Amino acid sequence: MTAPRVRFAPSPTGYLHVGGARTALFNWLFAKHYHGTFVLRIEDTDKERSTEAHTQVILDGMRWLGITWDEGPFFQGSYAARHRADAERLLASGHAYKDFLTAAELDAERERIKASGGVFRYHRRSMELPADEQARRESAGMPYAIRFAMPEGEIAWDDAVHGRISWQGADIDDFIILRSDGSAIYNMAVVSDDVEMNISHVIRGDDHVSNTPKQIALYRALGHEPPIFGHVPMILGTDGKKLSKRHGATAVGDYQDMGILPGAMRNFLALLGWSPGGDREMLTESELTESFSLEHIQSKPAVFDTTKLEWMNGQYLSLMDSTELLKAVERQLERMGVATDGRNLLPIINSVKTRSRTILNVAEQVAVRVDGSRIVRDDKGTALVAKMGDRFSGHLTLDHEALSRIPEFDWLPEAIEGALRTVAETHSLKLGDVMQPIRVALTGGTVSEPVPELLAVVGREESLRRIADASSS
RNA sequence: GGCGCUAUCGUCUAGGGGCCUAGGACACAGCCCUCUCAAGGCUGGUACACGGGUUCGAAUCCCGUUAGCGCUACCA
Repeated sequence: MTAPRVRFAPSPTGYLHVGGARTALFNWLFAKHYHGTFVLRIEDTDKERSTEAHTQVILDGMRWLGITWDEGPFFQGSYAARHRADAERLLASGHAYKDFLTAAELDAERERIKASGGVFRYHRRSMELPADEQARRESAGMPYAIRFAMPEGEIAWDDAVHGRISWQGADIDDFIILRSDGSAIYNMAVVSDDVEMNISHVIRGDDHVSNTPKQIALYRALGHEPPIFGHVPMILGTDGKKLSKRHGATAVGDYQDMGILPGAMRNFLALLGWSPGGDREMLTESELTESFSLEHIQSKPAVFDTTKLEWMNGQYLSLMDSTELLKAVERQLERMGVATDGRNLLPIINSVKTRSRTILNVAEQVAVRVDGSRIVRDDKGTALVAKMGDRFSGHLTLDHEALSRIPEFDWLPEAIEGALRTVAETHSLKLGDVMQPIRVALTGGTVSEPVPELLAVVGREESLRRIADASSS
C-alpha cells in the first residue's frame, strides 16, 4: 500500500469521548502501521455549539493518550470559501439546484405529514415551488439553499471493515449542501476537505455509514475518486444502548482523573472492537502498531465495561517502575491535600502499587503511610484498632518493645521480620496475631503490604508512635 | 414506518468448512501460596440467537425469522 493519509475529525461540541478516542486511535495506528500521515481536523462549522475550550480538551485528551498528529490541527471553519465554491460548482454543473423553500416552510410541511401519520420525504418534483413563484422569489433576491440532486442508481462500496455495503440512491432524499446563509452543511464540507487534504482512507464510526453514499455521490459529482471507507463499530453502555453521559464516565478526561494510566487506556481502547488475533492482550505501543489492520476490526458493537480496564490498569501499575508513576501520584496527593514534606515516595509507591488498580488507589495508600492523620477511621472517628479490644493491646506492647530495640540504621524489612518472628516464638503466639495488630495500628485497615515492609516504609519513629498510640487507646 | 448495519460465555474476544466434545482474558467460585490483601499458580461453571438450506462435514457459506443498534435536520 502506498502511504495512506487518514484523518480524525472531531467536532468541538463536547469532550473527547471514549468512542471518539478509539476512532482517533485506530486512525493513528493505521497511519503508523503503513507509515502514512495522520491529519487532525477540527470540524467547527456548527458555530452554535463549538467552543475553543472543547477544542483544547480534545487536544489534551489526545496528547495524554499519546496519539500524535502529523498535520494540523486544521479548522474546518477556515475553509468556508472553498466549501461554498464547491457547492456552487455543483450547482453550475447541474448536480445541484436552488431551493427557495425556507426552513420554516419545510418544518411546517414536516409537521403536517407527521400529523397525518405519514413519513416526511423530500421529493424534488413534489416539493418544488410553482415556476412563477420560483422566479418571483429569485428576482426578489430571496435567499435559497443549495440542494444536491441525489442520483437514483445503486451506490455501493467495499467497506474496509464490513465488506460490501449497498444503498439505493432513490432511498436518499436530496440533501442540502449549502445553507441559505452560504455556509456548507457537514457532508459538503467533509468531502471538500477530504478531497483537498488528499485523504485516502476514511476511518470513522458506524453512525456515519448512512452519510457514506451521500459523500460518494458528492465525490463523483465533483469528479473525484472516493477514498476507501472503513466504519468501526459503535461503543455501547452496559445496557446495550449507545454510550452516553448517563452511563457514567464517558470522557477521556474522566479516566485520567480516576487514575487510569494512558498506556492502559490506549491498550484497552485498542482491544475494543479490534484484536491482533490469538490470545495477546497486553500490547506495547509498537506491538499495537505492528499488528494493527482494518481487517481485524470487529463489525459488531462493543460494550464499554470498565472492570477490565481497571484490571489492565492494575497490570500496567505493577509492571511500571515507581519513578514513572511518581509524577501522577504526586499530582493526585496534591489534589487530596496531602503534604509529603519532601519525602521520598518511591519506596512507598513501590510497595503499594501491586495492590492498586488506579493511581487514585496508590495515592490513597501513600497518604496513609505518609500522614498519620489519614489512618482509616469509622464515622465516629474511632480507629479500627480500638475496636479490636484488649485482646491485642498486649501484643502491641510486646511488638513495640521488640521493635524499639531495632536501631534506625537496621530498620529494614529483614531485621523487622526477624524481631517479630522472635516475639511470636518466645510468647507462643501465632505470627498473624503479632503482625495484624501492627497493620491495623499503622493503617487503620486490615489490608496492606507485608507488615515488615509496611513498617520499613512508614519509618521507625512514626511506626513506633502509631503503635504506642494504638496500644494506649 | 423506510433504509442500513450487526448477531460466539455476563463482558472484551479467538475462530474465516474438518485442528472446536468452541480457545484466551475480565468478572465469579474453589484450592495452593501466605501475617492480611493483592500479585502469581491450579481447578470449575457459563456461549456459537432461532429456522431452513448448501456440503461427506458448518460457529464458519446462502436464505429467512427474531432481536439489537444506527441514520432518516438549512446538527456534526
